[in-house]
Formats: sequence, C-alpha cells, structure tokens
Amino acid sequence: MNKKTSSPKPAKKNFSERCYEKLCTVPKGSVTTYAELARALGSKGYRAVGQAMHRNPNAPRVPCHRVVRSDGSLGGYAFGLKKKFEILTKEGVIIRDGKVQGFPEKIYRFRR
DNA sequence: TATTTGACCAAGA
DNA sequence: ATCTTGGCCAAAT
Repeated sequence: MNKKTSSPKPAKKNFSERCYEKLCTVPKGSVTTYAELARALGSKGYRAVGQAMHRNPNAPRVPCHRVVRSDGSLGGYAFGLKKKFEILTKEGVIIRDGKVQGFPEKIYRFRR
C-alpha cells in the first residue's frame, strides 16, 4: 500500500478550483484582484489565476466578473469585456474610463 | 518531459 | 501619466 511514502506534498492541489471558491466569497458590489486572490491562496501565481478563469470560468457559478487588475482596470473577460463592464455597473461598481471608481475601497479583503 | 501560453504585476525609463 | 522589460505560476500543447 505504501506507494510513494511521504511525498513532499506541495501546497498546490487543484489551484483552479480553489480560485473559484475564494472568488465566491467576494460579496456583490466589491471586487478583487488577481494578485489578491493569488495571495489568498498562498501563492504568487497571479497569471495562473487569470488563466484558470479564462480556461474554465465555470460561469455563472463563479462571479469571475469581480476580478480586476491591480491598477483598477477591468482586465479581461471570457464572455466579452463589455459584458463585464455591464455586470459590474449593475452590481454597484462604477467604471470610469475603463477603471474602477474608488478602486482601493472596492477591493474585498480576504480573511487571512 | 519540455516548451509555450496567458483575463498579471512591479519596477524602470 | 504611458510604455517597456523581466519575472512569476499553473495548465495546455
């Protein structure tokens, strides 16, 4: 039964799925960033987070539209950036010139 | 297994 | 403020 006898067990395991779960904790009207989300997972894979969304957005199960760039710009969206813009606006997040208004205040802080 | 790709980020010019 | 460069990670090819 002993197959590999104590593997180093890296902190990664279904990186994507964990992204989705954390993302689901972001309340409506707030946004998060790829970096913050990665940090919440204890990783620096900012890009990997974005990739996970692009590859499998699991929509509409996961509110991937609430993830924006660290500079406040929208970033991207698998269903069209325009759609992302509309949804965010509808949730109370105002986008001004392609950037979130009052960005720092709109960021949701994950419990660390 | 090795290489490439991407919804990124921070720093430098 | 914008543009360029290097780095970072996981998943796809």
